[in-house]
Amino acid sequence: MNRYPLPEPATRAIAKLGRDISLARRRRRLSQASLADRSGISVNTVRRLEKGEPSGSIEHLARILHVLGELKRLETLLDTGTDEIGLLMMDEGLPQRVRARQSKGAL
Amino acid sequence: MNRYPLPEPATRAIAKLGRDISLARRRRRLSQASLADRSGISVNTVRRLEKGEPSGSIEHLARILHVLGELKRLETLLDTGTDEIGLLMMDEGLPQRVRARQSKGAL
DNA sequence: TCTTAAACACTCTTATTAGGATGCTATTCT
DNA sequence: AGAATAGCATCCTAATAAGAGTGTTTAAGA
Repeated sequence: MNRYPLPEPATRAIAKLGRDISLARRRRRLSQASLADRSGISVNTVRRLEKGEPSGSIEHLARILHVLGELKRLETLLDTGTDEIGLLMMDEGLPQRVRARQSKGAL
Repeated sequence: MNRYPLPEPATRAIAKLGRDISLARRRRRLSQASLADRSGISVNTVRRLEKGEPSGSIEHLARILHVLGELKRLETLLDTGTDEIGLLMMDEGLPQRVRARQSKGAL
């Protein structure tokens, strides 16, 4: 299905995220079962996420973060952030569609 | 499958993330097809992510962020961050397993 | 203005994942 | 020290998502 294997840095990033979820959970004194239950997902899924398996869905991640009270972090994951106005202005000129440079092999 | 419907704030967070991915892509003058190709996933998947469908996988998100050069943001998503030392110390005492309070209905 | 193709909306099929066991290990807490 | 149970590993199956294809709309750019 996937043309490329998952790049190593991506693998590491996901693994780190998993460890941090585990940490955050334990800091709050929640068991995996409890977190799963509150998030409305199965224990297996929580475990796989904490273990760093890349297959988990964004929905499940969001559910967990919601329970942990850290949903904002997901929401602002790619938020270019602070300089709202400047960015808004900058983005007004952004194309809705991006055309390839008309050179032959443009990707 | 899911006991609870996806909480509204989670839905919004995912939608916001999708919009931000779209923005980041267009800022880099990449088409959906191009981003998909470079990420090793299908255009449909990119589209569904940008659209804010919660079903996408973390792996695909990571692949995209990798291509966009924003993987660090995923890696530090739940990173409690700056105060490394203090946190390390705090975490040394953390239990590996969390026992329920022995009152009957503990979740 | 007019052409090209980017983005969108579907549908269908196959591949993949989530969930539900079960058994095992080892950590907590009494 | 010993009992209770959290967390881990693995297997199986039903549920779900990813990919591929097709047609349509509409913005970009010549």
